[in-house]
Amino acid sequence: MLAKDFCEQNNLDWYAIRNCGQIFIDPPDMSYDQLWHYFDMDTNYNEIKKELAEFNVLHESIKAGGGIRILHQPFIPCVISFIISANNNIKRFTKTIEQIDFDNLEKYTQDDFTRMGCGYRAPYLVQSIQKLRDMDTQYLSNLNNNELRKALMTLPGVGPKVANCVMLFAFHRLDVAPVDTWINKAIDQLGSSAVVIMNHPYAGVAQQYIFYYLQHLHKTLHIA
DNA sequence: ATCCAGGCTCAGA
DNA sequence: TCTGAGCATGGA
Repeated sequence: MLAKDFCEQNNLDWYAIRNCGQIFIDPPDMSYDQLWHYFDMDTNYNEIKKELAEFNVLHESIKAGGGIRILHQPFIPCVISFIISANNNIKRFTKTIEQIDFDNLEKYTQDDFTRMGCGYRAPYLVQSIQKLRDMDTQYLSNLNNNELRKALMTLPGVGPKVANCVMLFAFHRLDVAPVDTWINKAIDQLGSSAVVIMNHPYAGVAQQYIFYYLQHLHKTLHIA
C-alpha cells in the first residue's frame, strides 16, 4: 500500500508530515499494519498538543502544524540522510538523497557519494555504513538518551544535532529536540520559555512545530 | 559575486 | 572542556 493512500484514508496531513523536520523517505511496499506503525497511529497527538499548549509562544506553531506526526523511520536511512543534511541546504540534499538506494548502501564507494553531491561528507558515509553493520538496533533501543546519543556519535559525520534527529525520528525519543539553525533563531524569540520547552517530555514534537512554522511558513514566530 | 545551508571534525588553548 | 577554522558544493 502506498503511504499517500494510507494518509488519505486516515485523514493525515501529508503535507505537514512531509515538510516538518523529518527527512521523508518513501517507505516501499508496506502493509497497512506497517504503515500504521510508521505513521505512529497509536500515539494521541491531540493529547500532546494539549500539553504543549501550556506554552503560549507555541500556539501559532501548533495551530499551523497540527497535522505533524513523528514517524518511525528506518534507522540506517535516517542516519545516512541526516549526515548528508549537515551544513547543507534542503533543496540540495533532497536531490542527493533521492538518488540513493538505501537497500544497497554497501555497494557505494566514496566516489559514488561524491558524484551524487555529498561533498566532504562522502568519506563519512562510507565509514559510517561500515560501522552501522555492527550496530544492533535492538541493543541501541534499550539505551537511555545519553547512552544512545554517545553511541550514535561514534559514527563519522554524526554530531549532537544529527544524533538527536536520529533519536527522535528513528528511536522515537519524543523528548529529544534537535537544535538546528532554525531553532537557534527561535530560541532568541522564545526567551525564557526556550529552556523549559527544550526539556519538556515532548520537546522533540514541539521542535517539529517550531521548525515547520519557521522554515516552511513564516520565517519568524510572530510572538506578540 | 558572495554568503549561506536542518554541522562536524580536528587542532590548539 | 571549550573555541574556531575549514570544509564541498549548489542555492539564493
